[in-house]
Amino acid sequence: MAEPKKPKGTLTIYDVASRAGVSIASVSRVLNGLGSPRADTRERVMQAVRELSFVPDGAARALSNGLKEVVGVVFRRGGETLFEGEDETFLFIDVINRGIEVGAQRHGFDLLISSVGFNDHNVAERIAALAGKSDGLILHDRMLSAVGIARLADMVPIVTLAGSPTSASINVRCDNDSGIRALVKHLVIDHGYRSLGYVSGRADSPDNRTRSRAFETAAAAAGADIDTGPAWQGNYSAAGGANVVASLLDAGRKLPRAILCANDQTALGVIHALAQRGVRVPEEVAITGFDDVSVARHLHPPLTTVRQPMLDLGATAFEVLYDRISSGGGTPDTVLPIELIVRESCGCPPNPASPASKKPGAGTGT
Amino acid sequence: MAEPKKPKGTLTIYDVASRAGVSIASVSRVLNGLGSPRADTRERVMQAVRELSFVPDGAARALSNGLKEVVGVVFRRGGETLFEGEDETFLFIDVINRGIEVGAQRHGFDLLISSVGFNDHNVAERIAALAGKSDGLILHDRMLSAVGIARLADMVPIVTLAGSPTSASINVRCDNDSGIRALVKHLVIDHGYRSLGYVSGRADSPDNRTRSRAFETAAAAAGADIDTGPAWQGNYSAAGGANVVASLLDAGRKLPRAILCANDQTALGVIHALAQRGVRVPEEVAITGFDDVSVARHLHPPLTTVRQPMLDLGATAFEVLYDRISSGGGTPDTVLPIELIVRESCGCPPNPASPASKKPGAGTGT
DNA sequence: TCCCGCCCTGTAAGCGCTTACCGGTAAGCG
DNA sequence: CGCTTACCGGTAAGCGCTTACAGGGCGGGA
Repeated sequence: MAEPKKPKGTLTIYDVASRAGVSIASVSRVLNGLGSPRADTRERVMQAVRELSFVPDGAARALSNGLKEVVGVVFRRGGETLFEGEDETFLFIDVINRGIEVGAQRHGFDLLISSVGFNDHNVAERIAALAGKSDGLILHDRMLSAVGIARLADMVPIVTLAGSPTSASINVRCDNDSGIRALVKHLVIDHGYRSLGYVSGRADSPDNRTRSRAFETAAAAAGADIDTGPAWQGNYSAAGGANVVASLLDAGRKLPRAILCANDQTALGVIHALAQRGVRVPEEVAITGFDDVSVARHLHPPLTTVRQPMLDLGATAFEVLYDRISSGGGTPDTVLPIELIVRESCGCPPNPASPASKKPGAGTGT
Repeated sequence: MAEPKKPKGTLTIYDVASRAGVSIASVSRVLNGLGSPRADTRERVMQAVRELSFVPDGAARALSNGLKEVVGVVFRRGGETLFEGEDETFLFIDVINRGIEVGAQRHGFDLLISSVGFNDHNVAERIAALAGKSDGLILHDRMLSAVGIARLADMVPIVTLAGSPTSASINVRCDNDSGIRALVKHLVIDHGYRSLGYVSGRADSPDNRTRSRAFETAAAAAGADIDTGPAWQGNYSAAGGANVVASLLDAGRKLPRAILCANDQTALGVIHALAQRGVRVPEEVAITGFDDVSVARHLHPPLTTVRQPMLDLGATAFEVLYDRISSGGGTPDTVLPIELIVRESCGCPPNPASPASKKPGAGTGT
């Protein structure tokens, strides 16, 4: 049945209707499974849809029922040096995004993503444009100031990740606090280390601030000595971690018995720098990370760290946003539990369960 | 699925108009910079927009201009084992997406992304839904069969990556052919190796087929012996590459003097497996990769490979799609040049220019 | 056999925005 | 000083889809 194709412009519901010999209302009903069309009618419509390869226009649909089924996701790119070192950060964000996507798909939503460079100037504009195209926005860590968020929030529902809730926006984060506490407890109580240090992340990151504060509190509570100061300022990158160690050592400072790092990436740099200086981990200095990124278990020694449920984090962010979008509800502040992952960099013995689990993969140090 | 419908106090252009004391047409003109509104009028409108935090609704706009300013991007996730080894593939795709985004931003477009799992069943449906929400689609490698693409193509403009153009869809790819040729030439002519092998990628990947074929042709042309067969089948992963080497060696086969790998990830696995068996690279067997992924330069020895302009690939894909969307034009088949990156795994001496460029980062072997 | 209802389908009114078209006003010119 | 020319700004007609509402066909009860 060679039908004349309609190479002409946009295919609409009218074309389908006339081909099926029904009204557009019927086509719409069949497509959305509403009402109870006669079997015959449904069949004719489906047939026409198939023959024409018709797909209803999302914009018209969105306009008509006030729902775009799209959420915007905004995050920061690791500068322009895509190939240098920040890969893990990149991955970290991607896993979260993946989680968002999973949640979104459950409700037929799609993700409109937009990454922002460190020196993009028109960020607010770009985000506003995104807002216009979506039903809600999810902002990763450190995207916007509180006022920026507030302004955005009265255009569209907002969920921030690893930030803090405002009167108008919702926040979802991992329980940094108890993560750090678990780490400190393990180091001080289980291992008996009396002196600790904390290599921090970017100063402007809420996550980092929380971890840093938790560290001080927990260490004090456990009665351990802590070493702090500007020398301990890292920036979430391996290079940052390595720097801290290098300058500490160069300044002739004695290292504490255990060092907590703001994230795994930092720990990686710290371990590397320590190895270069001939300091043995964990015999002389124990190291821990945060995140449980994929390479963490392949480090030498395998990294003791805290696992953040990143997929969950994303999925939850979407779920919460969805609640807000559909019902105006949505818990303003959701905290996800973390899990302490004990491996060897803290001084614990190798886990016999996964002995030579090294595999030929990226990041497998020798 | 699309149940919720609680548009609270949707702010419209009418609100802005009445607040500014002008008509909606004027508001629209000011917002889009059309016509020549009196300075006074413009100011009043802008003021109202600011006061109300107004953002025009993307759907309505799209419906009205017939342009959504959104392109869909579809790619395959590396299975559910997000944390195991496939990281690089992931990154590879992300860099391309980043390139697409760069191109898109130049034209005010945003990216609607959708990843597909290996065992998702309703792929076609999902992609169709995406199509309805976008002006065009960019499909990564191995997403859809030719017929699938054809069907999609009469819903919306399609650009495939690393595939091949069809009558209805456009394709953008890198010049695999000359990449492989350059590699073979370097190995055979410059180094004088007489026997070559090729560890292939996934059998269903167009990119892989092209590379594989190019390998055979080039090797034959150069007069080198080649070792082939099912034993050489890899799958783009490090584990796949390691497997090939392991089974080759276990079968007592003699390895060729040089082995080309379908991608860097594979090369990584091959080098690792070789090291485990005590085979020295490049002294006994030379190895090359393809892609020039970030870790390639940090391998031991640094990997000789072919650089694909991934950012460019993405940006070009968008540009071509954009042409098609806006003018109906668009080159059906664009081929981007590649670049031979000579490092040490082929047997060349260390490059004095970047001697100890090793940095403390993921993938830095010892 | 007639009438009442029920089901299914069609008609039409928007959703928020762009833009062609037209009318009103002010500036230009004779 | 009156008429023309330009220019702004407003009115209204859609863009493609959903859906409230109305109408028509048919079966069942009286």
